[in-house]
Amino acid sequence: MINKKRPGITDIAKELNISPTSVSFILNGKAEEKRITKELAKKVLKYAKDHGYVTNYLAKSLRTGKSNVIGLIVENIANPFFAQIAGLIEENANQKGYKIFYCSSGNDEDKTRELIKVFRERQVDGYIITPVAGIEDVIETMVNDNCKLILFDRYFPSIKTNYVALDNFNGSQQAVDHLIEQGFKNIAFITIDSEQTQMDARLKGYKDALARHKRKNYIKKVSYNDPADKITKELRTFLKDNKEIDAVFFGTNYLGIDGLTAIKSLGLRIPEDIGVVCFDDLELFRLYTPAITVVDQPIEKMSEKLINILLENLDSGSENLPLQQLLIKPHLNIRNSSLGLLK
Amino acid sequence: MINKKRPGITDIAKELNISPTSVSFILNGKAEEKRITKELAKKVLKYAKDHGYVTNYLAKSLRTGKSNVIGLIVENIANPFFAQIAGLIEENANQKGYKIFYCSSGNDEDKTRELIKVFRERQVDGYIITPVAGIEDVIETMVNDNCKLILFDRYFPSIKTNYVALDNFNGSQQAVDHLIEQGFKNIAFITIDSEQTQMDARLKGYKDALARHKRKNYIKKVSYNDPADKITKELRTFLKDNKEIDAVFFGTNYLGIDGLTAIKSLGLRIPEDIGVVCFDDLELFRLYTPAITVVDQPIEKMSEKLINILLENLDSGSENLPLQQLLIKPHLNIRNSSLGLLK
DNA sequence: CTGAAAGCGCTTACAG
DNA sequence: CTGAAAGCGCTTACAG
Repeated sequence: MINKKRPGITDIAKELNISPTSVSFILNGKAEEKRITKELAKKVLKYAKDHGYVTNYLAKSLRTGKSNVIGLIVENIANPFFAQIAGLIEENANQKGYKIFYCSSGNDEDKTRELIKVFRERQVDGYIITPVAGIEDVIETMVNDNCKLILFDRYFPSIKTNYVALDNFNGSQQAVDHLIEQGFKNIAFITIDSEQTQMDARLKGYKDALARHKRKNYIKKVSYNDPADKITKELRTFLKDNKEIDAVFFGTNYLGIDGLTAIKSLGLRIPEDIGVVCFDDLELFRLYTPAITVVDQPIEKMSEKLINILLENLDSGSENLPLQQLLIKPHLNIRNSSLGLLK
Repeated sequence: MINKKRPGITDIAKELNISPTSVSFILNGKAEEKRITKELAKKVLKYAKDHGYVTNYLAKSLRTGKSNVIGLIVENIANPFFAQIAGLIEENANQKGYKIFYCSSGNDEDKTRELIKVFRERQVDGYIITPVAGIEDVIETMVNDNCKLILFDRYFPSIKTNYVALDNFNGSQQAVDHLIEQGFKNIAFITIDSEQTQMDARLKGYKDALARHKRKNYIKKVSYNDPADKITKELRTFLKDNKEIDAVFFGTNYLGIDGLTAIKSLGLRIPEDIGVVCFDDLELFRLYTPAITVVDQPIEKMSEKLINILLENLDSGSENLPLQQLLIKPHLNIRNSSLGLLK
């Protein structure tokens, strides 16, 4: 087959000796509304199909000012937590006629700035963003420019935006209270070296719970960007240097993986030698021996809220809707890894 | 701050009393090449920055016919295998000035058709596609329309496209040979009900290896779209009904997860009661007790080949490069789950 | 019921 | 060294 160029609306119009107006109306399903004769409509539709017409959305969006695309930035799409959220959001958005373009920030400030710039350049209609520390100015600018925007997983208390996040403080409290109830005495918290609100709230929840029970803090921070084996090694050392620790609470699911590797390599038994609770669920935690207790995020609920709030704002046009700032309560999913000495 | 509209190139030109031509040249870094005075360039750059100018890529792409976007369709971005590939491809593409828009086909024909249509409508420059069965016609059309395209993970033998895939036949052979070497007698293969080349090659590799060793086939097919607990149940039943099976080879990583759940719930010990090998690695398999032997795909190499071949084709313009059809050799990563009776 | 024409925001060949 | 103008492929207010 010779490589002929696909026709555009004007090509079809010329070929069929009618106006582009009619072609456009017909192709957009407005034939009836515009009272175009059935035969004409049929002829155009057939021609378009036979010649492989595909809408040029670049041109369409440029003209209409609407791209029907939502930009979604998560921390890391390879993390099952974010992957699931993204999947649910996409499903929901597709039903409403929106496409989702997603990408990962890698918790990197420059990359996030770049991604937001790309989205703005491509004229996406709305944004769902897991923000990284340091980009307050960008978000602020977007708000001032009246971008349709909702933050997710974390937020900037100083900026007036919509957001949906977990009540992380409460999650940590539930985890620590449970460990103490089970008789664990010296509970460590493993987190990353980061100022993000969600990690900060988890840390505060831990500290506050320990303070209530008058227990000593054991806090270990590792660097987000370090490779897994380096983090594992650091956690090994941390546990060896603090033999009195009898339970560990991991601040994120990937820290949990590195931590389990460390615990395994030290030959410690869970929960006999050391109790374990982790933030965010994973297949791995469910199937691990023993199964790992987790602070679970209600993923369906969160993604539903996220997309619905954004869509409402998209529908509202230039009118400004009241802000929606939601903190969702987590659920402690108790498994064997945290059943303690009292048992 | 009042919500003033962001300026376009013509706005800047008008405001500064110069021509859009000059503004365009300056903003695109061609000031020097076009010998525009330094002062003018500086003035324009400053104005653009102060007023938050952002390129409208819709307009730019429409005019230049180039979007600098690559569309990537994988089976499921939540599967760590695809997530890792996507991440590596993205990194590589970004360095060359391309953005990646990715999405999941969910192994669904209609969804894949829709996604390809969206990509074509948005005028992406190139495509990396994990095809699902049944879309031969779409791929064929794309080839005829001279789309820059590379298939991944699976391919259509009848269509002349570039592709990078694993030598799945060889992977199955390695797995089965290893199990037999370890003394396992009755080896089952768990796969999905699908005509895709990769699953077909895995099945053929399994059958061929068993035939060589004159062993009986135990093949169980489950449905890709069934929920995990249904698949788990089916596998449970399959194993209960075929007590002579002493080793299982899972055709994909998610089947491995469901299978381990089934095995655990039956109280079978690995590898004493049943040996296990799985296609594709996971954190879970590394950390599971016992660690699970896997047929590993060389992810870095595959993603590098994929993006490089596509970029070469993108650079070649309308010239047609020779096809590249690569089958990459997998690596058997032996862990404890398959150390057999001879031990 | 149908069409001519302007315009979305860019780029670029051409002219001076 | 700088600018006027056409055109990428669409949509839509307006006219008939």
